[in-house]
Amino acid sequence: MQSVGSETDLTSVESIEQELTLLVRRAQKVHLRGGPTEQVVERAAYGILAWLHDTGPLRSSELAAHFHLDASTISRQVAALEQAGLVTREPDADDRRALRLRLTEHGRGVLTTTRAERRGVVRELLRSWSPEDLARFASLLAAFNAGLDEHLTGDPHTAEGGQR
Amino acid sequence: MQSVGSETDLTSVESIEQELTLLVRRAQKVHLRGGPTEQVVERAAYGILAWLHDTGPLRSSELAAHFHLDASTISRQVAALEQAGLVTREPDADDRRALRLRLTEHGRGVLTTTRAERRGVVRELLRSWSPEDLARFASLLAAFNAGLDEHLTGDPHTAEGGQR
DNA sequence: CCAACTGATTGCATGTACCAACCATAACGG
DNA sequence: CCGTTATGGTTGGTACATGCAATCAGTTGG
Repeated sequence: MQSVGSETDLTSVESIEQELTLLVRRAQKVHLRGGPTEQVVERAAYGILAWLHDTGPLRSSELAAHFHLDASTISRQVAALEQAGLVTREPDADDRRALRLRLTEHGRGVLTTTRAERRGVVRELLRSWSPEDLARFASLLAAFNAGLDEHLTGDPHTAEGGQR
Repeated sequence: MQSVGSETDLTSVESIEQELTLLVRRAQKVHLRGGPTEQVVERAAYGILAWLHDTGPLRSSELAAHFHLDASTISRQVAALEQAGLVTREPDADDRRALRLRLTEHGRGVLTTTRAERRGVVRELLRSWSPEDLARFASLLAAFNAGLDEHLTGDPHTAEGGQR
């Protein structure tokens, strides 16, 4: 706890690591189910729905790449989504092995509702923040995510934390 | 997508909600297993180890409250930790139903190693950030966590995001 | 001493995720 | 044209994380 400080702004890094650990653990509770329709959108499904909505029809493999998840995980979640009538799996003309996933009208509606609820909670949580802090937090978060994405994409574990 | 903007800095809030969703999903991959000793500390266990280390002997119930998790979840994780020889469960003198959880020497060592690895990854991820951004991110993250904690503690779902 | 409460564990169900095995279609190279 | 290998997806099996309900043990207050 004394000889570790060496490279960067250690104190902030330590703090960030700590807060992130807690955040990831606790944020999962802000699950947001129900809605007017009592539709339940699983936490995982929400992300898929949102990404599909924001970027148009995609293949499973593209979703897997985006979330850095195994194809099988996506496959099951998409199956559930289709089961619930939120997305359709239409065969891809270019490649008959592939499927294009597309939001249904219903899916779009459910996403809109769920998203509004989640944003509501976030807005409520950040009620007292200044616009500058909000903007800063948004952009730092985005930057962090971008770095994380890169980290997960590029190297499996080349990072070399340090000690060894 | 047009009539939603009303209360606060909607754009930042939207962005934060989005990034948070992605972060929570992806951050779990930065799992960090193995170490020199090839000790594997589960994601969930790490948080317990760290909190125990930083705040001294605690009861299960106190851990549960800190993480906002069910007592049963903590119970199982602690059992695993004890199994692995990382913590001890000693009877509490004041109340013979309760147990005081304490890190073992081994537990302390494993925590130190694992924590160093995780901090290493975070440091690596934030390598190019300015000290100011690091400090800002740390404090915004802490503030967000505090708000989240409050949200989870106080009301189950009194928040009232808005639409309904 | 009994009732109500509280700390913790256990049984059961669900969600999320990985890996390995598999099936179908594609893309190549004879 | 076929094999062979590669790619898109699904399914089986497994592990971990978590919650709720039931249970047990010890505490507290009539």
